[in-house]
Amino acid sequence: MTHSEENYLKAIFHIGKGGANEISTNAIAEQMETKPSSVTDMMKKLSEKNLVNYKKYKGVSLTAIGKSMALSIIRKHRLWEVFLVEKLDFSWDEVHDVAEQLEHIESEKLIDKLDKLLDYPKYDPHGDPIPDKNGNFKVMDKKLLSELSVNDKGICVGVKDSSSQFLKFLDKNKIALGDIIEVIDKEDFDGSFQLKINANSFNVSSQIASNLYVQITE
Amino acid sequence: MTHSEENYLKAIFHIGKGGANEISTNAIAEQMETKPSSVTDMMKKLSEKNLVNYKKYKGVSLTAIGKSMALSIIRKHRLWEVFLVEKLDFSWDEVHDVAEQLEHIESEKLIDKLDKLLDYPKYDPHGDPIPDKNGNFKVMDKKLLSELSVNDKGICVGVKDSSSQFLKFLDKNKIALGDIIEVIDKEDFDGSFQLKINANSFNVSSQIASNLYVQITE
DNA sequence: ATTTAAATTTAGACAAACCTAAAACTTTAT
DNA sequence: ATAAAGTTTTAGGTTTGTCTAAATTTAAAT
Ligand SMILES: [Mn+2]
Ligand SMILES: [Mn+2]
Ligand SMILES: [Mn+2]
Ligand SMILES: [Mn+2]
Repeated sequence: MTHSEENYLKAIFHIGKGGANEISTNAIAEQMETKPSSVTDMMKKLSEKNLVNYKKYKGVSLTAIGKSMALSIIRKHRLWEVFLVEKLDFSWDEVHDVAEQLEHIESEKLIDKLDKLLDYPKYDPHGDPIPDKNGNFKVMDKKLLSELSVNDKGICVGVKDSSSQFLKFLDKNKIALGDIIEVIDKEDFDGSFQLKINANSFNVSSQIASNLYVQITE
Repeated sequence: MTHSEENYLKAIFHIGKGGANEISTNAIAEQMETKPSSVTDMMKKLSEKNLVNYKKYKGVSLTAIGKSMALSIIRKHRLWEVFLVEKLDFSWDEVHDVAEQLEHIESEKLIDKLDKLLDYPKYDPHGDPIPDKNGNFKVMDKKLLSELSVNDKGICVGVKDSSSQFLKFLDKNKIALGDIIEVIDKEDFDGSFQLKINANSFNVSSQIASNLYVQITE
């Protein structure tokens, strides 16, 4: 498996949200920042290797093997992100690009040992679940903050947008995973939220609210 | 810089033992397990980038920039080897292949943080020196065990051959870096050595003796 | 000093991963 | 139902890094 092949599998998995949906050529091209014609070439190759189901003009989906490979790469990506944050003191907005490289290192032993060193983490620094060796992970029952109603209370457990910009914004405003968030009020006019985060009052725009995941506690 | 370009620079550095020697095309081809014609192609490219001095039929040498890049890759390789042994409990015969991959990860910050995590090690698990950020390292004053005379005494500080076979042989015979070695006798007939290693008597062939580095203590 | 052998370079080809432009297919709108 | 628009594929190229086979240069041997 080449790096490129791995990246395509990962892209298909992410676009399809792990399901068996049919993914369009254009969607993959966009995600990969490449051209549709390049995607077609690659789909033929991955199909030849039985990693995707591909029928001309009909889109692609991952085969069981393709899916398990995608999950293995995602596992590596997220474990490395944890490593960078926990062991090397990277901040959560700096880890993604390095993990994009590290995820392609081939060594079963390496990743097992890393998993152990990190004490078998279940989530990465952005709240995304880390598949185990067999590709299994439990999806957390979480909602976007924007879906909550007034008086709902929950724990901040993840980010939808994990761009450096957004993460730095959260840092600046001292919002972090694990924080307790209560919806005090919703502003109909602009969709902004009045919150209490760890006992401090806060107002966030609807854009922010629709990129934060919370687990409702009551 | 591509992985391949990095590997060529490293190969030239290793063949030339860090000096400014003129390296032959064939030597590089052998080291890289590739064909001389491929080497020629690459030398043209590296020359174009001012990383090597290349004149047709006259061999190549690293430029100052090429050398500092080679050293940076070697630094990464060896730091990763230390990490694998110290933090992930790899044994010294398992680290090289993984380090060959990890050495190409591009992130200045990553390698600085790794260096810190490992507490700025000076030597890798095989006794090879780790260049600092500026490419500086002190060469240990060491000799091959085979060069010692009867009654010479020293500390085992490195291996010349760091193949898995040799390292496993040393493990099996409980010979490790840091051991104190004394030459009790040399056998003229087959060049074998009668040793005392950590108070235990030992006989090793000349092949073994010419692949172990020791630092003479008296 | 030639001839022979070895080392090195050139010429031409190939696979991987990408591209642009044009053709073919599907979907949407009239 | 047909035309227009959008999507996807094909055709033909490019770059990187490799290869084989042939030509060239250098080194060794007679
Ligand atoms: Mn990431
Ligand atoms: Mn992540
Ligand atoms: Mn090594
Ligand atoms: Mn080493």
